[in-house]
Amino acid sequence: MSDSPVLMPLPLAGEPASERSDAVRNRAALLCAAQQLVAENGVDAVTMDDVAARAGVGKGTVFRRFGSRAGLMVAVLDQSEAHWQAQVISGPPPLGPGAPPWERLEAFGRSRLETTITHGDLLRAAGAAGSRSSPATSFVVQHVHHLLLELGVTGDVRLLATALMAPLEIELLDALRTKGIDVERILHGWLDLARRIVSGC
Amino acid sequence: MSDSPVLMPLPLAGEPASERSDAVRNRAALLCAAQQLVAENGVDAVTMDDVAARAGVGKGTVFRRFGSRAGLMVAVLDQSEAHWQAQVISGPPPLGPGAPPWERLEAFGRSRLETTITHGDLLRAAGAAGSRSSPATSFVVQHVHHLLLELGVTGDVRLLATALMAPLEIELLDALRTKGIDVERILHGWLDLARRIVSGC
DNA sequence: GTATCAACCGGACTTCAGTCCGTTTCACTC
DNA sequence: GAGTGAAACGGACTGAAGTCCGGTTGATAC
Repeated sequence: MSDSPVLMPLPLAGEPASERSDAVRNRAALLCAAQQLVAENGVDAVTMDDVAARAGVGKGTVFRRFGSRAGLMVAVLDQSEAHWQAQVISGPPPLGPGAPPWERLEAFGRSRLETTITHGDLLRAAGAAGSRSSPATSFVVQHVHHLLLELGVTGDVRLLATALMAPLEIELLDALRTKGIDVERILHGWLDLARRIVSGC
Repeated sequence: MSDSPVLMPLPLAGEPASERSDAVRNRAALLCAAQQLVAENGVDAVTMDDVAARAGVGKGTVFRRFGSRAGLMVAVLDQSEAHWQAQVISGPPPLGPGAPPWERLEAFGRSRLETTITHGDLLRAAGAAGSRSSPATSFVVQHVHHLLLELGVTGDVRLLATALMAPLEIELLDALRTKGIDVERILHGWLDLARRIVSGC
């Protein structure tokens, strides 16, 4: 059983804890149940009723907490990616800090590509919610934005960062791999794209 | 009522017409019904039962022909985009042939962006099937690939073409616009990206 | 301790996408 | 123009997402 601490949505010291204690308990139980069921049976086999039953709560509660199946999957995903994000923020170089920015960018692209493929099922189940409002995506764009600035890229750098990460979205990777293009080639293509963005002109 | 001719899947002269006549009739009727219902009530309000009823066929038939709701939406979309594709292939420059390749690429990006936003609901309903196996996407990548070659881009040009179009997918546009980034800025960002790819270095 | 009420809970209910299989129709042959 | 079989048809059925609302509980005030 996964007993890793559930990521709290920043209970800032003085604030009037926006969630009631039973709600917090249920959120954690649901997330844990969902993680287990995904691990046991695969994403596609997990139903909302299953999750509710395993967590010992009613189905309505699942939807109040996570809004939809996609929303629940986003939450599960965010937990799964916490470790990866930690590696980027404070792990060893070249993925973590310490290496020159270009090397970090290379490592980041490679690592992101692998992570995306690993979590493919979860990302597909998260759907638009996954690429849209997930903290995970904000983090990715934020980090690339930062590296591009360090590399001296000028212009609308935030948009360039977004555009650079777009080809690594799961839908596109699925499409390319279905056409027989392997991961190595995709990575080379991405590095080429990154080089062209950084070179500027 | 839309009475534009349904796009036939190439009934090549000598081949043993792979679809029975009733199947062909029903495909056309279903596509027409779907188009009407989408126009009348919006994509989200259209159910498969509605479409079947309007076309005067059973529900099973809808699924045999189009596989899923997403598949049906892809088919509707392909018809809606036929006119646009014709403009690109044989319309007036700079979108159509005749203008220098860079100008064509600029016009293509602008036009694609507008088309994607216009067909947003349909594209979202088409989901992964929309970005993956749709003839529409093949066409887009194919065309950009061609223009990049004319512009002297070297390397894995097909992958670069795919990467260049990735930031114009509806999910990403939705995310950016939700954050308050307007279409004009997105277009500028895209043009900058295109310039960097073409400049090479 | 008790009153109050907003937030939360549960699980029956509704709505649809997608499946299944007995029946019908088309196309082709003799 | 009757026979034949593969393909297509239809609509009842299934399973899961998402909604609703009467009942419950936790936090706060006094």
